Amino acid sequence: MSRKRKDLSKDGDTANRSEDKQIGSVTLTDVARLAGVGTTTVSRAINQPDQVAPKTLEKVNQAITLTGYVPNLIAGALASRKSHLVAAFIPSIANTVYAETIRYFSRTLRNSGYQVLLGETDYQEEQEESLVRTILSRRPDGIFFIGINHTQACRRQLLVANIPVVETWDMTTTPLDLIVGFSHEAVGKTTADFLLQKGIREFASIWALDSRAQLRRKNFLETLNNHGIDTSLVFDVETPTNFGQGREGLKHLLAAGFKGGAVVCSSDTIAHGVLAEALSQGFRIPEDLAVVGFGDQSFSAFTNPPLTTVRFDRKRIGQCAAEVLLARINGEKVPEPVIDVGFEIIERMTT
Amino acid sequence: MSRKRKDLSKDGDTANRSEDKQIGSVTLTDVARLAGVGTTTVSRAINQPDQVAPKTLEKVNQAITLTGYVPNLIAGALASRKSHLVAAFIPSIANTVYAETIRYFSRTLRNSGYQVLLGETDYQEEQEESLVRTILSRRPDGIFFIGINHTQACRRQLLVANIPVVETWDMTTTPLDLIVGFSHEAVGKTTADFLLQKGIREFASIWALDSRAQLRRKNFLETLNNHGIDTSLVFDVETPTNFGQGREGLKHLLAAGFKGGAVVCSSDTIAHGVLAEALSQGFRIPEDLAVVGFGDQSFSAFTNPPLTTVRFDRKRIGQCAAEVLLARINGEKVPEPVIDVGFEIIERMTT
DNA sequence: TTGAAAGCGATACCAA
DNA sequence: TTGGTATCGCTTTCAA
Repeated sequence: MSRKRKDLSKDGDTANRSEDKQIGSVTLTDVARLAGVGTTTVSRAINQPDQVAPKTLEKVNQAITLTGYVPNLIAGALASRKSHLVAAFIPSIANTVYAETIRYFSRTLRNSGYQVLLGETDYQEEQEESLVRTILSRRPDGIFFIGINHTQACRRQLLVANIPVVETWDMTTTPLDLIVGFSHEAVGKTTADFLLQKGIREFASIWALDSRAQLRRKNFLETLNNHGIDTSLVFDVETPTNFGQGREGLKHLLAAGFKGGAVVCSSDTIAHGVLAEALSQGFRIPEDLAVVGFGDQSFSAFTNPPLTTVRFDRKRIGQCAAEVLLARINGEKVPEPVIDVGFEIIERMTT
Repeated sequence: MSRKRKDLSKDGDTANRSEDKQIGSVTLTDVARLAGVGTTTVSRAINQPDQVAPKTLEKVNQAITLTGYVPNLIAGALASRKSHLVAAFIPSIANTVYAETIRYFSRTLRNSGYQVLLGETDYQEEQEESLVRTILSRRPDGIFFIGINHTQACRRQLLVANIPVVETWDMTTTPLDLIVGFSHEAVGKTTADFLLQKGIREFASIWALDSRAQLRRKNFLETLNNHGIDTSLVFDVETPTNFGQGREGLKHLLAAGFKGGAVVCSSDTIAHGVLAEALSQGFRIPEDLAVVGFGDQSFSAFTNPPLTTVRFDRKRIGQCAAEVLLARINGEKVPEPVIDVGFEIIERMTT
């Protein structure tokens, strides 16, 4: 009796129809009354139209358009215990390498009636933990991560919550639940092997301070070491990486005694900077200097001189992640809880 | 009597304490019972702790940690008619120019207990309209847009919904509600004036096919026309823009007869590509060729040769947008519903 | 195929 | 300062 809105509508039912179209003012009950059916039927007409008689369906749909009814998913979520919300945690929205994964992840989920709540972790596990805590209050039906590193508390929370989780962009033998990605250790080693096989013996490299890049770095340098190659020419940069870091990086490496050979970068963005600086210093590419990036970013599609880079399927990661997550959410059997999408080393030179 | 969960808890209250910690299994009522207080008090202890006696507060907090209670914001939202959710629509998450705005927008809102639901419009008004329709079911407390162009149906929906709206990155005399941005017409004109004043008389330009870029283009070319300058050397590119488009663009323009002067680009990304191509073709910059970008992106912070670009405060747009939106949501008076953050033309040359 | 009624888990009002 | 109770708007169960 106390809520104003209801007081109004109980005063008399006349005023309700014409002007009072403010969002939320029209409820399922209003539609049901207007259509002359029960609320259950309206709910069905919206969610399982095939279970409603055609004539009834039409009456309901008329009432819906007439009233401008917009369903309240909050109430629906509370009643059904399904929020139709999935939380996605990414290191940074400023870093375009993640964009395509997120886009395809969102798109696939949207097609199944889910929406994505994005959380930015700034590459910090503590921030991730705090975000997870906050987001659990929204009762997401599933959770998506870029990366596999989480705080102990975060892991515990997730386990306790018993929500489907998919980790991506990496590989591990101990996933929280589902995982879709590839091995960064393998990338590091394979990159080194690839260049060694080309006969290159002089190396320098530029690495961002994020955990996956560091994993590649470690395995890259180790592989070189195993071949007795000097690995002292290394330059560290902040994340997210930018064009300028590449130019600056090469300058530093040259000043430190690097004469040519190969420069391996932890991102294509850096590699483009290196490329630009190398050009303006008169290097012949790739004869004097081979430049290696990572990510096969769209903006590298037009690269002359050639850029060697590591390609993996960002779209597929997003889409696969969504698909397995949906399966788990729907209680279906997940055929492959661990999906390694792999990677390849390619040379870009599209002119 | 029918719901399984309740059946269990009514069988006997013993089992509830130890293992049954799955998310959502512990409710406010459980906490209240354990603490020996009413549900109202627990709710207060969480939301307005200062209105609860210290001793009571302690009891409640103990009960919360003991049970591992995680509040259910869905239920809270339904009861309080506040979702604490804000919808944000951006053209593309792959385009880093928007990232900083979104980041600061989200951050500011998060500090006030709001979360952001991101929607990607792909630069298409129809998609935006459909997203808006979907998202209104979640009853967001506010809506954020990049841009001011919406379909008629979308505008109507928004007006009817009567939700606070903030549009950004642009300026108009007829905003939906709040607006924080700057005039792209002014950018176009000012850029032309700036270059003319430097004595440049030969121009070429590269433009992305997005509405704001087109607005700048129109005013840029008009201004040149007014000075009797040839404006035929124009190259169009898809959005989101990339490095390669700049290189390709300059090649085309040179092939079309461009000899030097100034190349104006609708983004810094394109401008970097132009810069790279110009360098490799032996242009002296800026003597032979001035390159003008837009956005003052972080990755242009290290640019030698210099890049002229248009700077505006992306962070401030995000933060201001959040602040005015919050004010409106809280029913406070909004001092300035229209905020023009302005812009400036700068030369980047940080080495 | 349809509908009545009992929740879902919080908040808000009012009274104590 | 505290608590009882009536909602919030929908889905689910069960019976008709």
